[in-house]
Amino acid sequence: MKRQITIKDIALKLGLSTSTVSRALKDHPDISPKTRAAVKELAALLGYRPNRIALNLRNNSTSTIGLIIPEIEHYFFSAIINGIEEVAYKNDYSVMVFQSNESYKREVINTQAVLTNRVDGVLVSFSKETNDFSHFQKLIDNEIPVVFFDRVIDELQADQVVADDYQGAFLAVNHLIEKGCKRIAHFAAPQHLAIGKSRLSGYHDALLKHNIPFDQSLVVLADTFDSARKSAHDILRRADYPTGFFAVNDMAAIAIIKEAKHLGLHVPEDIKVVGFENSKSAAISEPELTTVDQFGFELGREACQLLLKRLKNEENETSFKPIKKVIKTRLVVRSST
Amino acid sequence: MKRQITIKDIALKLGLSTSTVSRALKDHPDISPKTRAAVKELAALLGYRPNRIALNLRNNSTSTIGLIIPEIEHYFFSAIINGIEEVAYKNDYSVMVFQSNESYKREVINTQAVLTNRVDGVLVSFSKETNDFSHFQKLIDNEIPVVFFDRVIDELQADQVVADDYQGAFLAVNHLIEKGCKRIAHFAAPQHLAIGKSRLSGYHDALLKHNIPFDQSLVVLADTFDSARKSAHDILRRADYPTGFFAVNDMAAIAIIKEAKHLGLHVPEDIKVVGFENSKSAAISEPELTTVDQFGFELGREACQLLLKRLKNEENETSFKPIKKVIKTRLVVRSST
DNA sequence: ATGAAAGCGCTAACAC
DNA sequence: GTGTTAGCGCTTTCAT
Repeated sequence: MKRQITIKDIALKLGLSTSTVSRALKDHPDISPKTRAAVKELAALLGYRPNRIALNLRNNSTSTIGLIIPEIEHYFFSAIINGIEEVAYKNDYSVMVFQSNESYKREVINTQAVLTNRVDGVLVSFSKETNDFSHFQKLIDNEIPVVFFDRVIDELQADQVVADDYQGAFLAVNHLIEKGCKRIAHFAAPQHLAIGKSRLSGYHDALLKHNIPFDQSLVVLADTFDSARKSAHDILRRADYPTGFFAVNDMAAIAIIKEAKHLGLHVPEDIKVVGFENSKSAAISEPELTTVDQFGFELGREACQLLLKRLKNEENETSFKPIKKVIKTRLVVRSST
Repeated sequence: MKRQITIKDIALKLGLSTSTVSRALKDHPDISPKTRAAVKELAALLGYRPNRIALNLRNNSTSTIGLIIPEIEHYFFSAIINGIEEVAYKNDYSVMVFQSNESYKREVINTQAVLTNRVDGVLVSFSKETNDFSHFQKLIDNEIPVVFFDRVIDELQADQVVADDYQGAFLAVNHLIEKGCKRIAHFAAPQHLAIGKSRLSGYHDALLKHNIPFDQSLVVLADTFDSARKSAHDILRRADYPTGFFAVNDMAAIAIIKEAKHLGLHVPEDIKVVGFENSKSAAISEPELTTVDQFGFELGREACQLLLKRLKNEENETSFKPIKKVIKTRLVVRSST
């Protein structure tokens, strides 16, 4: 990089001290209008831009937030990033992205990286593999504001932003029942994730409400396209295969539809399927997928706003009370049900 | 953030000078094994971590690269980010993400933001709106290494990494012809983008090779789902509608398929469609989409590697020769053709 | 209204 | 083998 113009350069050329230049640049009242104008003019002429790094060092703050996320290459997460970046941008914060790639080991390294980079705060959605949360606790112990989103855990004393998974699942299953399904399968996420638990619980309660017995054999762990396709294959070849399917995400739902068609079944005539996410793929699938909109963009915005609020109040923080923000979900009915 | 342990704390507790501590920490040969051990032990005990900001200021470098990208929420770009982050991570660089949201104005602000953040280098894929490239020229004038990827322009003296758009388009259209299509439409990207030009040109030359006359009325500007769906509607209602379609990206291709089905046409019997990207949606669409794989992940890796190479050679840079790297594409044949 | 000096955390040239 | 000092760019007390 070319040598950048500093405050010193301006001071030298104008025969002033650096402090005067510094003050002039930020409209300090003490500075005479004349010098102020001169300084500003020369600064503009030379293309001066304050050295953020020097400021960072002085202020012990970087105006940067760290984002630790499983994988970008997933519509829901990229929508979230979008929301985060939007809010960060408006508040003159920059975002550093660290992917865990669903690996616990990498996630631990990511938490070190955000510490090293001295970000002001961190947004986290942890990996599926993560069972031990001490690396996050270390962030919290360092008094770095952390907001967890989507993948959260109550054990940590930290803010959370989540979709209303329970409500979404309830809506989805209720819809399947109203469409006439008597036997409904659930393709679930791992149960150590809150989303796994909440969605299962919504499924469970919707059945209950309609006096449909809960059948454990209809709950399978399958939250990826491949695993869902395999499970769908198995379950659809049972003599008494279920006619309703509620999948924990859109990719799993689409896999079910694909496999059903592959086996000569028709959707929604023979089986009905609901997903969760409202990804672009949901609108593309054939038939188009009924799904629960998680509002990833809003979720990202809320998470970032919450974090920025914490950053602003950091000084006068007395007793910390974690905030849990729940984003309502919405059922998007399409032709798969 | 809690007050972090500094080198000074360690020096004080050990009755040493900060320089000794600094040297001990980085295994300087001058330091006696005893003090070295003592320093390291205490550092570990106190959880010392070097303050990157101070280092940044000293070295005038941040080990951070800036990424300016149209929108994350697009499979191709998120795949690219994935590749970029992978390489950056391995080389101890962090990535700051700035989205232009396809807005020229925002992109200009993004270039200022990367300057302000004193990133070591920048990776850019510019917005569709961008016609004036002086904001990028400013980066180059500041001697900040810039690598353009995917959306590139030859006028700027900078490295480029692109997919082999011409080859991909040629393969796609050649394939349609071999499958028996005589009249082939092209849904194109704006012609001020290199990808727009190259893909049109590959389309053109493939026709030529098979002695099919180029018909301007079969080339329409439509590179989004909505615009493509609209254009498909119009073109498919002509009496002499084309039987082959080559779209500049998968979403446009999928829109064509959707609209064809909507109009009662069958794919691939009545019309055949090829996309460009090999997104997840391509595998989901019904019928599954034949498309050109752009290898976004590899493209991102290559772009980042090229940038890092520039960063490493920065000192002994004499005459700058832009490098243009072309990533081969591959036709993925599925059931839409 | 302006300048001198100290300090943010770290390193390295220069003592001794 | 270890300490002293200066400096990266900026701000901010404390002089004057």
